[in-house]
Amino acid sequence: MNQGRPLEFDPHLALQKAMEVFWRRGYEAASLQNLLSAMAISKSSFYQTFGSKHELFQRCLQLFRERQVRLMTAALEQAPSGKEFLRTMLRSAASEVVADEPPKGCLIMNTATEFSGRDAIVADLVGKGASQFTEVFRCAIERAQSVGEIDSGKDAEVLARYVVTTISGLKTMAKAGMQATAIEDVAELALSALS
Amino acid sequence: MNQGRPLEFDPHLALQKAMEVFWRRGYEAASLQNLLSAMAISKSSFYQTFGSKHELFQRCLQLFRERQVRLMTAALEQAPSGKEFLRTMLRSAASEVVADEPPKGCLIMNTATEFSGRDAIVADLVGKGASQFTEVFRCAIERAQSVGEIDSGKDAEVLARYVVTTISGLKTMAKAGMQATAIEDVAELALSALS
DNA sequence: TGACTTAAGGACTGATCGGTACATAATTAC
DNA sequence: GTAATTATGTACCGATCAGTCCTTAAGTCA
Repeated sequence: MNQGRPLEFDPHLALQKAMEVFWRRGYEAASLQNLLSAMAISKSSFYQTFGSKHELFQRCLQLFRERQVRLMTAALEQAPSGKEFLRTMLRSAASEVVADEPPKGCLIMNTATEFSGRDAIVADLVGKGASQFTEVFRCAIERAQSVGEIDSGKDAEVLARYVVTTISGLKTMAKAGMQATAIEDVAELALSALS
Repeated sequence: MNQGRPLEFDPHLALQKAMEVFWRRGYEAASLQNLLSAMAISKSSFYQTFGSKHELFQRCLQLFRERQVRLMTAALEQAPSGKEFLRTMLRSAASEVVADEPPKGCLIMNTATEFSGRDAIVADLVGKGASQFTEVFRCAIERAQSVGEIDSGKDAEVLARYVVTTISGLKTMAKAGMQATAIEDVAELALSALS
């Protein structure tokens, strides 16, 4: 068996770089030139390895979702309590405002906003992402319920959807120019609906 | 004084049509062709009247904001109570899901998501929109506070920002595929943080 | 060495992007 | 009528879009 000329780049690293471009610019505004520059590969390598801009985008959405779920799951495990984890997550939009400029938000929710119903494949990936995020928050809520931080009488699934909704809203508000302190106030108020 | 050849179209109607295109597709994905078709005018008329795609977009953002503030203010005036108005607004994302497909969301917040920091002029218009929406909700909350529907001890400004945030989040979730019933559950839960 | 396989370089594609130039049409003022 | 003014139609612009094709380079295997 022949192996041919070896790849001169790391496909996974290139994928990460592409994800960042989509994350920052969205799908439409991310030109192939933008992507190639960030990925530091040639056009031929790009099409050979990733097929098309749309296929690359799908892979970026999946990568983002996996990465995010992994990070959140790890954070939940290490958190002092379920509620503290939720507080940290709700405050994340505020951190984003003070950290890098401008805030990038969540790639999944950005994508939901950019092309809601215009692309069935993307809509499916977005829906999958949203439900997996909800799942992590449901775990956190159940953990908080088990120690009495949150009323066990409340439906954990509804609470989880509420958390996803609020975080998504806060990230949008961060992009709309809301100050970090205001975001923290709203996050704290949102938390009060959980207990 | 000479008046020259009269316009063969209604500039305000054309602007409304353009706004709908931007609302549905976003800025980048709205091509000049899309806009011209919807506005039912020629390219020459377009550039003569509106200057450029970007200027048109700015006018659409302003039109949307004015329209939205007008509609919300009227709805608040006619609402049985401040809190009932807030409930209706929070449920609007659910109505959007069952009504037209796919949901369009809020043009201002869609724009915040699409190009947060990449355009200073647009960022300014987005911020102006967000604060005017907040203002309307603050009025509703103060009205609710004055009749005891909402604890007067709470900061109306923070509550108003919370409402804007939650509605924005719900509209995003609607685009991400959340069911109408789930949206209503979350909206009701969100309301509980106000009392 | 040379056959084979795969990757990268670079020229090229048709389509579309937003925008312009200019001729023509429709109106008012005189 | 004619001049002046403004709107529309149409051809055109360079730039860029995503994507293809074909050559060349860099490896393995015999």
